Amino acid sequence: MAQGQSRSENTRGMLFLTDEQLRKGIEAMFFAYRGFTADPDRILTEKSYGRAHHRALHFIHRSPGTTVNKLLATLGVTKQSLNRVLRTLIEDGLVLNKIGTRDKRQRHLSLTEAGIDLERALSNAQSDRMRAAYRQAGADAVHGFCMVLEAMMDPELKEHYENLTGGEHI
Amino acid sequence: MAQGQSRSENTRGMLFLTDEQLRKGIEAMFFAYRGFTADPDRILTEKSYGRAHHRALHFIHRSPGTTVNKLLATLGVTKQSLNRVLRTLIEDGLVLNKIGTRDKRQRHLSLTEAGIDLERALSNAQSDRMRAAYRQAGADAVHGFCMVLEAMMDPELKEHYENLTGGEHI
DNA sequence: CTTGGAATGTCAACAACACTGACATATTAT
DNA sequence: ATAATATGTCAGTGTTGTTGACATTCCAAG
Repeated sequence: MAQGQSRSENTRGMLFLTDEQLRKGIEAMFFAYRGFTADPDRILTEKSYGRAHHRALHFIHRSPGTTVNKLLATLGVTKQSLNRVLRTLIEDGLVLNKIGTRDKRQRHLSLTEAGIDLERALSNAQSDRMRAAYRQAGADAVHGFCMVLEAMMDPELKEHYENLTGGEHI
Repeated sequence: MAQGQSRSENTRGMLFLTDEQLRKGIEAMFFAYRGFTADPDRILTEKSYGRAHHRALHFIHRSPGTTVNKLLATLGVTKQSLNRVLRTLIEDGLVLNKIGTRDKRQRHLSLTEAGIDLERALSNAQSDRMRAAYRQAGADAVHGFCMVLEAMMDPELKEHYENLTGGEHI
């Protein structure tokens, strides 16, 4: 509202962005993230779990056999915080905790059948909305969407993101 | 795992999405949102505020003179939750709380000079990253980014989002 | 073999931020 | 007068994050 700066093009084709455009992007992230988590949240509430449980299930499913330390680094929380969540998931029979063979200090995490089922239910709920958004926006938009998101990550987090596809584990 | 294509269309131009692509999008949202909030979070921690304070400042700045009820609807939290945040912001002299003239039940919220300063500091930190991401990804990507985010919002939230641009207040 | 350090688990305390429920107070609308 | 609205507040609870401290187990280096 303050100043009257002009719009986003330039003679050399460089990208100019007004405060308003940036602000709009910030708000889009805020509102979209609410939608992004809304569907899984509903399922989680039914089962008395929270988003932290979802995240743990997601990344364990993504990298079965991963260790606690790796999961910690991916999630970016303290071991105490993760441990609380992990303990309930193990007690409830959704996650397996196997002592490593090579290094017996490490615990290798994986999902049980029940864990896979819940993860899939959460994943499907979230994917359905994502798929609908992708279809509505179109293929080119999807590509741009991912480009911007990747560029927005902290470099260290981006590595985690990239390492997941070629998800090495033990 | 590692397939080369990032998107695909069939003969009718319909968008096909693999589980892997959707999963990647979900993870991109997760990691990007962490980056999205990282910079303002640092400033907030210094001042002993949290993300909730940032959101309140942001939307009050966006719609000065807005009422508590409107802010409640935008933020999607309970009045008790908002009130706790708002009280500290008012006590700290960042937010003004003016009784309405037309309807004396309503409280119209606006930022003080100090509030504007902090909001700008937070906004700048967040915008800097957003701008860098936009520039890195390119103009087309930015458009796609916003399209997908908008399509991901709950319809009711999307209205809030859209109403902000034509910033109606009072 | 002893020792240092890494990986893990656990306890306690605390804070931010969300929730529900109940209740009070003005003010407006009917 | 009464009902509904807008707001504020108190009390309690839950999830998820944080520090700090400490124990255990185990690998590796001396």
